[in-house]
Amino acid sequence: MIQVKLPDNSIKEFENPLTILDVAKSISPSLAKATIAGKIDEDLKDVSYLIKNNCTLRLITEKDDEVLDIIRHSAAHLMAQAVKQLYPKAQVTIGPVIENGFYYDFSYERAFTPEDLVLIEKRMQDIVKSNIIVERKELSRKDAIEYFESIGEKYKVEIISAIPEDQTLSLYTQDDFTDLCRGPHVPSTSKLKAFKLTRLAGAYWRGDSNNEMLQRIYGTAWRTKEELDNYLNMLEEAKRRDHRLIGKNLDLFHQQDEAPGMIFWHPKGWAIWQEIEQLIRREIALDGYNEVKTPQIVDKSLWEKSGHWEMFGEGMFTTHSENRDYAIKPMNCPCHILIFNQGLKSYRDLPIRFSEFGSCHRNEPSGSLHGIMRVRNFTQDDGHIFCTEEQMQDEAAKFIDLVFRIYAKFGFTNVAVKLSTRPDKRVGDDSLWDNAEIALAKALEGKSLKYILQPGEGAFYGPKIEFALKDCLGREWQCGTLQLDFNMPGRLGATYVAEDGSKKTPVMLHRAVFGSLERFIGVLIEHYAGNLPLWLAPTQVAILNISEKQASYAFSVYNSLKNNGFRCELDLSNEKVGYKIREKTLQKIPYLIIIGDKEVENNTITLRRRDGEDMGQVMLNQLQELLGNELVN
RNA sequence: GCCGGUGUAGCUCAGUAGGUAGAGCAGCUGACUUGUAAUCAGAAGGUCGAGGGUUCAAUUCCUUUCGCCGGCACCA
Repeated sequence: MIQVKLPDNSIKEFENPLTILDVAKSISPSLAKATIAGKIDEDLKDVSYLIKNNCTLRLITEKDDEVLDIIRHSAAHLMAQAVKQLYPKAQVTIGPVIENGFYYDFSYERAFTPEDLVLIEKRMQDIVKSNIIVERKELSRKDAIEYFESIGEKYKVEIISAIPEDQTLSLYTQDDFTDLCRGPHVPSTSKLKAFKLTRLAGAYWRGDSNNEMLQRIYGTAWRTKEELDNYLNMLEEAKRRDHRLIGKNLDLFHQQDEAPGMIFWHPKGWAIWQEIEQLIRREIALDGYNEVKTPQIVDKSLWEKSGHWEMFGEGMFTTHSENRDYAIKPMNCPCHILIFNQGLKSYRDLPIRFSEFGSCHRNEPSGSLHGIMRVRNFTQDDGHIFCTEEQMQDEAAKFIDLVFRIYAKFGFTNVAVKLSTRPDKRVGDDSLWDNAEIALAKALEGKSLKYILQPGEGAFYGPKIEFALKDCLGREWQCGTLQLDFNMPGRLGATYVAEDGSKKTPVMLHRAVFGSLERFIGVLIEHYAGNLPLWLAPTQVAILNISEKQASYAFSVYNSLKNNGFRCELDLSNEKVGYKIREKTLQKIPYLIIIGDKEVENNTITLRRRDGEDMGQVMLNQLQELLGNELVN
C-alpha cells in the first residue's frame, strides 16, 4: 500500500506504484489535464514519475510559480528542436533557464539572422500545435555518450563526460529531438503557450573567451499570453527609460566618437551632478570624513608597489615625460595612503577618514562600454578609512548606516547586500584574508542584515560588501561598496605609532556609496524615467507667458524665483501656451507657471504640475513656500 | 577584446538595380498676440562615419578602420 499525502493533508492510498499523472487522474480528469509536473517531497518531478513509496505530493499546474522554470526549460528544448529541424547541421550545446526566460547555444557554420529567428519561432509554434509528447528515459553514461556520438552531437558528449560517474543521466525526447537534461519538463509541447524569441548573440563555449564562439538565441516564456505581454511591455518601458535616450532629449550630456567612454556633461546634467555631489559632501561630513584631492597622473612605480600594475596594467592609460613612465590613476587609494604617510600618525589620530570625488580612468574593453553606466572616465565618491583592527568593525557598521541613509534620500529603499570573498588572483596571505572576511561578515550580522555570499568575487587586496539597489522595474544596480584591505597600507609603507610605542600598519577600508557618480546618475534617470524629484531637477520651474503683454511681469516672477535659488527658465517666445506647455512637459520640468492677464491683474501666478494637474492661482510667496516644502533634502 | 548588427540634415528616419540625396520636427525669417501637450507661411540646411580599392562614375559594390547598438568575456 502506497500512501500519498496531498497539500490539504488528506492521504490517498494506492495498491500499486503509479505515476503522478495517475494520482491527478484519481482526483479529477480536469486536474489531470492541467497538471504539468509534481513536487514529490521537495523535488520537482515529471508527471510520468513513478511513485513507489509513501510521499507527499503537490501537483504543479499553470497556477504554481514553480511551473515557470519548467515552461522555460521546455521552451528551450522546443527551440532546439525547431533549430535542428530547420538547420540540421547545427549542434546543440546548453540551454538553461535564466531570469524571465531561457537561451540555447548552438554551434553553427554561420551566425543566425533575425530572419532565422522568425522561422524558428514559427516552427516552434507548429511543434506546439502538433502537441508532441515529451518522454523521459534514463541511460547509463556509456549509452548516453554512444547515443550522442551516433547523432554527431560532440558538445553533448563533452558535457556528459564532465558529469560525475555516479549520477544517473536522463534524456528527454520529443519526436525527432532528444536532449540530455535533468528535467522536469512539460508532458507535451501543447503546454507551451506564451513564448517569444527575443535576441541573438555570440557567446563563448563554457563562458571562456579562449573557446569557440557559439550562436546564442534568447527567448522568453510565460504561463499565459497576458504574462508574456506584461513582460514585453516592461521591456518597452525599459527602452523608454533608457538614460541614453533621456540624456539626449533632456540635454543632460553627450558622448562622441573622439572620446569613447567619456562624457561631456551639459549644464543641465551637471546641475544634477552638483546636487548629488553636495548632498554626499554634507552627509559624509556628518560621519567625520575630510575631503582631499590627489593627482591625476602618478609615476608607474606607485602602481607597481600597490600591485595594480601587475593586476590591471593592461587596463591603465599611461603617459610619459622626460624618460619617466606614468599612469593616469585608475583608483584613488594609493594616493590617499601617500597623504596618510605624510607626517607621523598616532593611534590617537585613528580612525582617519579621507574622501575624494576622484576622477579615475580605466581602459575598459570597447565592447563593455554602455552609455554613462560603464565608461572609461568615471568619478568615484571615494573614501578611505585608516583605522586599527579593533576599530574596523565599528567603521564598517557606520558605513553601512551611511549607505542606507543616503540611498533613502533618493527613494531607494530596496537594497541587496552581497559579501564577496577571496578571489583566485590575490595578494596577501590567507590568515589576513580570514580576518578580513570574518570582520565584514560580523559587521553585517551585527546589523541583522541578510546578505548573499559571493565566493571568489572579492577584490585582489581584500573581501568586499556590495550594495545593489533595486529600481522601480525591479532591476538591480550594484553601486555601494565596502572593501577591507589588510594589504595595501603595508605595501605602501603606511604606519602609525601604537600605544606601546611600536610602529603598526593600519587597516584600510575602501568605501563608496555610489561607486561611480556617472553610473548612479544613469540609474537615477532610468528609475525616475527622467522625472527627477524637484531637488534634483535641472530646471525646477518654467515660467510661460500667454502673450507679449505679460512679458515684464513674467520676467519679474522669474527674477524673484531665481534670486531665491530656484533653477528656473523663462519662455517669452512667440508661441501659443499649449505649445509651450507641451515643450516644457516633454522636458520633464516639475512645475510650470502660466502668466496671463488675470495673473498680472491679481498679482498671482497659475501653477501646473508636471503630471498635468492644474493647481490654480497662487500668490507668489505661497509658491515659494510650496516649492520650499518639497525640497526636504 | 569576441560574435552579430548598424552609421544619411541639429533630432527621428526614408532613399539610390552605381549617375553626388528626401520627409517630419527643431533652427532661421515673416505673419499671427495667443489661456493649459504641436498657429500658419517662406527660405535655408548634407564631403551620406573615416581611409583605400573596383568603375567613365561610389552614399550605394569590395576592403580596412573608427564609433554606436545587442549579447559574450572583462570589471581594481
